[in-house]
Amino acid sequence: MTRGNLNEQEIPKKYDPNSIEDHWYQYWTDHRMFEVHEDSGKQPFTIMMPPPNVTGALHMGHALQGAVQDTVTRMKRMQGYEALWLPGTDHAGIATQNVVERALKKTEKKSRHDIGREAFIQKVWEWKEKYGAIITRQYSKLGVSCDWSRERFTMDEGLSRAVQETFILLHKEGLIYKGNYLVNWCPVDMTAISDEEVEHVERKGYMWHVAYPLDEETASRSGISHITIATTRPETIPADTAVSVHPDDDRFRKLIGGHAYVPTTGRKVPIIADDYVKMDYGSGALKVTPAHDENDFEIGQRHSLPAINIINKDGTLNEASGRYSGMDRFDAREKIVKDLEEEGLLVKVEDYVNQIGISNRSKAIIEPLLSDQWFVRMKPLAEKAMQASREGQFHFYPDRWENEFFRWMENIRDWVISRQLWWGHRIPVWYYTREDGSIDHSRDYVVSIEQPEEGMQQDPDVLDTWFSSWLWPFSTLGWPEKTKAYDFFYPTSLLVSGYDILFFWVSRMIMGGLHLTGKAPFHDIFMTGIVKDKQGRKMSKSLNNGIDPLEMIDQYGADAVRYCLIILCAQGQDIKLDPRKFEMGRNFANKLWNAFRFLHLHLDPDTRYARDEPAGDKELHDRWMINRLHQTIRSVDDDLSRYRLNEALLKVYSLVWDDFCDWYLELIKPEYGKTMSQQTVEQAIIIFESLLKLLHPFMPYITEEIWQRLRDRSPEEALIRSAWPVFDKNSLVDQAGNLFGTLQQMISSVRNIRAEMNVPENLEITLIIKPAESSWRASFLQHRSIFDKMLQLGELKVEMDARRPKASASDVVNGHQLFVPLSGLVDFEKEKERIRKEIARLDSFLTVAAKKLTNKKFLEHAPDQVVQNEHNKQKDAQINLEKMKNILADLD
RNA sequence: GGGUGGUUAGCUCAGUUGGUUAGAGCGCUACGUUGACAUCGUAGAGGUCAGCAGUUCGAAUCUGCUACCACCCACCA
Repeated sequence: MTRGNLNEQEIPKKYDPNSIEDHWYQYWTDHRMFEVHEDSGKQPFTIMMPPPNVTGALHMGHALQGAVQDTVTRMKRMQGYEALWLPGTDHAGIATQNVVERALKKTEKKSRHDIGREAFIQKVWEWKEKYGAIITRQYSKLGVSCDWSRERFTMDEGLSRAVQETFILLHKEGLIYKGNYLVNWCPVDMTAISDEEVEHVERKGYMWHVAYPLDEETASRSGISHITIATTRPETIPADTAVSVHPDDDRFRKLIGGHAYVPTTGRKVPIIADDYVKMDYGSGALKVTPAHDENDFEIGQRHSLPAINIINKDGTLNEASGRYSGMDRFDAREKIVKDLEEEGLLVKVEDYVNQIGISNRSKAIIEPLLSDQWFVRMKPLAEKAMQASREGQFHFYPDRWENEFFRWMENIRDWVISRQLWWGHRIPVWYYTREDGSIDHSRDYVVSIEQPEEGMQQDPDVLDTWFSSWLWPFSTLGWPEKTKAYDFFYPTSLLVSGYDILFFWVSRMIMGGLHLTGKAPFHDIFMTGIVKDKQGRKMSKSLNNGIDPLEMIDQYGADAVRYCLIILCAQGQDIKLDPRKFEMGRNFANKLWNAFRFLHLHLDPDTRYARDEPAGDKELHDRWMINRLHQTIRSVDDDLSRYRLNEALLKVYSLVWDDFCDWYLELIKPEYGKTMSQQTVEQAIIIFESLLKLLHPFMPYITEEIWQRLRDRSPEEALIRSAWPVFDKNSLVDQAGNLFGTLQQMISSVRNIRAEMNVPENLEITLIIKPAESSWRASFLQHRSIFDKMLQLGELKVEMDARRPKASASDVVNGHQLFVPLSGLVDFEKEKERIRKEIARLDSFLTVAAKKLTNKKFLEHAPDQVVQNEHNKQKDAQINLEKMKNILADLD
């Protein structure tokens, strides 16, 4: 239904976003205006939405990236591309599993183990169906124009298939392998996690110096009874399988090859020499714990040391720790320190600040633990990615992220992809079963999607969430099937992402895309900053400092929120957000709204729907405005092509507010009760419509609303489907801008005189102009209505031989002298002061200019254009200065 | 220990390949609402572009160093 009838209703003075936004979103989706077609014959433009967590809530980061992606998508659509923005959600393994587990605990007082794997997964799916749509509904409040008919979920059948096929392929290629290695273990979530999921934080702790008694043979040989090691983790002492010193360390040379007793267990372990040990650190001797420290693991490998695992998956100690069995690792630490002290083996304790790894999700302290896991061999994938980057197959905006990308690629380590969770893609690997039902590890596993043989059981683990995310740019289009969508829309055009997931996601997509499809998954990568609170802290649930985008949309309108986020989003800089900043957008929307109200007020309802380019010559202000419009189109196009959305928006803002509202509308405003000619209205509306187009990608709701109220439009004529304004070179040939610019300066000058001289607002004044050259005289007279309108003039005199009236204020603009007679109002001292100030300004300007222009080297080296410019400015300033001086002399 | 970003008006921040009289929003000062808009208009005040040294005819912009603030990466027990 059209809303033509609303044109008859009164238009509210204040723009009310809430009353129109839902309507237009409904309108756009009802008419399937976001949907794309592979066979349209247009050029494709594709963005894949970074899929938010399916159980998550929309936060400002989403809103920012959503605004950016939608702005680009809408612009490309208007530019004639088949613009696909594909939305979707991520199953987010651990996060979602945790959410559902907590809910289960709360409602049914049961753990996932109580109800079993199958029933639990069923619960998660139910949860997903119920709450999974929330985030997408929230997204749509922003006005995002994504093709909802192509929405995907990382656990959809097709995407799951892509995950399994990828696993099988990489396994076949030898890029996926299984192994027993030390991995980052989260004792809270009870799963392995990748290096990227571990955060390092500083914690205050202690360095304990512990004496390890030497065995008799070593002691008698060396004459030493103990060797002191330093450790921050005394609870791992029972797992020590060696003591290591540096081979060149004279203090301990005699001990190498001997043995020491591990405190708490009394086990005899060798004293070995290894380059890894730093002589000047700690006590110079190191306890080697291959099962619980990564470096020690490597030392253990080099020296064929056994690895004794004393820590369980829940962080408690096991039987191998002896008398500490069953204790939590931190309780055990205290107990062991106490025991050492009692035994007289604790030499000293130092305060120590150490870096510890915590899980980025549970925040639990990570335990390095030996376990069987699946890994992806990353080096070969990284090589391809770096090569593609060098070839320029994709570009980062801003480009500094390319360095970060390389740094990570060069130091890449293998990726642990198995997770000991239930919610996620099951690993497509099958094992033979023993009689007791357990996995028979003595027989080879089979990699397969389907169960290969009756009685075989599937690997219980699931894959890291990011293992599906890294396929997102193509799995969403049907890959590995050769679909029409894949052929047409892949590789994608642009990825918009925060830099916080560069390593988690962006880099892996590049590697995955290149390896699996042979193409970089996107051409351009726009890395946004992170939205922080006004103190610069990351927004988080625990700090409770988040600003809810939905609340802001409710309060200020979606367009205002978008405006604010885009205008603050400069080249990947972080955004410190103060809710008051949304007022900028709200005020601007209101300004635009009232510009519309103004035009609408003067629009004759009968001619409203039949508007053509007005016949007859254009007025000066029309030509100037069109000039400004095209300058802006050119510069906005350039900004947008380099993803400088903030710059582009600022220019459109200024065009609308400063040029269109403050000058153009003021000039066409009729006097008193008079009506505006329909030709004037038509011309203004035609320009206004171009402004709406430029603004639409940024502020879609208000622009569509106004667009549809200006004329009765069919769905085909909706603003969202309109053609982007095309820059016209010829429009810049018109020199209207020069004359108009001079008039603007003269008007500002007279207004300044009025304000400085305290001329009452309602007092009509006379303006006398003495043009710099006679050729200007006609121009000024011809456009006297402009002076009238902007200055409440009583009289305008333009005379070549004008003389300054005694009681008057004066100024010089571009060589034109202005006199405003003010009998009885002139404070001569004040006027002199005003003139002197201006003279001083010109003087200092001329000093600088003269310095440049007398500098031979400047004249030699600077481009002609710059020199010429400087000459012109100097000349103008000199003329103005001379005339100002004469005025001052006349006053004295 | 390496690396990246930041330091510009009272506040929050723009500023493209070096060439403007260094900009915006908010705040501040003065004046102003009888028909577009006070979520507004007009005029104005306010800056040694963190500091030092360099390159250059010319530096907020390029180089080096220093200071402070953020962040990222790293196996010193």
